[in-house]
Amino acid sequence: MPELPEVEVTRLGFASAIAGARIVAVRMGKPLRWPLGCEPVSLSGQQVHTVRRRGKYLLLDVDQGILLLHLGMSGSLAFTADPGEPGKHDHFDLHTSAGVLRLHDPRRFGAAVWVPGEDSPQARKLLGHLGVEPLDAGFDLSAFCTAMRQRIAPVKQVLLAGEVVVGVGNIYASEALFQAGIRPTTRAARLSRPRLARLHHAVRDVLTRAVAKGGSTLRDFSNTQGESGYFQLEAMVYGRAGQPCKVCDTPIRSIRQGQRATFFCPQCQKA
DNA sequence: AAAAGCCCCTGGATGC
DNA sequence: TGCATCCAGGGGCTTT
Repeated sequence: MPELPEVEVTRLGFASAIAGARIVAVRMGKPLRWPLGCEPVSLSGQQVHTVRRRGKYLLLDVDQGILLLHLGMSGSLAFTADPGEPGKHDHFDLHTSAGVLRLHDPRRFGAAVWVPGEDSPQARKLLGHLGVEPLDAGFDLSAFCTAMRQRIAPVKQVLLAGEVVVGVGNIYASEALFQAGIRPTTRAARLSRPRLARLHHAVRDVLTRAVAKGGSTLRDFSNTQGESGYFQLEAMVYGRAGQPCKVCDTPIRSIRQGQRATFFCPQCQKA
């Protein structure tokens, strides 16, 4: 479910509330994607300082190291004073003096991993290859063009890979390419600078608007208060196969790229 | 170095 | 309230 906007909405929902709280206990459910990487009890007593985001990872700075959280495909976090008994898909609880942060993740592609520091091998394995943050000032057009020109793969898959720019998942890749008027199958290296400039702007614009709408809730995404996002209502192409393009009425097409669905308008995105 | 496939896992929708 | 099949917002790993 969660792409950059959903992860950022999640972060905003509990970052200030948990800052300064002390970890009281950790409860683990069924195994997630990776082991925690430390004894759960060793986290107890540590203070949570800040909650940052890198791509689709959340980074909780604690006294000793960093707790990385990832929502995978089906994860969501809730932060509440009294969460009640954990359900069958609640696989990680961080009990703190300010409330309980609970990871709900039916498919268990998500993760909670402790790493000793940002430069540790454990952290580098997960974060080291990530591209630039699209909402940061460091998302520079020239650097974006240089990186895209190195890639012969279809532009949609280059966006998804997260090595040039992070945070763009399956929904927002299709949406950004529609906004930029670029066919998802076009090889990244073949895009002219003006078209890359349109894409650069579209990525930032789509993600920013999605954060403002609380993200997209296609199935089960909810923020830390359990509320849905609304950006899916504004989707121009994602999930709209066969329906008329909102701009030109041409039926939206669906194709598969790297075992993921891609949506585009054959009229508005000619090349 | 980069690209393409595979796989992790559960549940909902659809078809028979 | 039976299957079997396909699909789903991610991404690391292995193989080309």
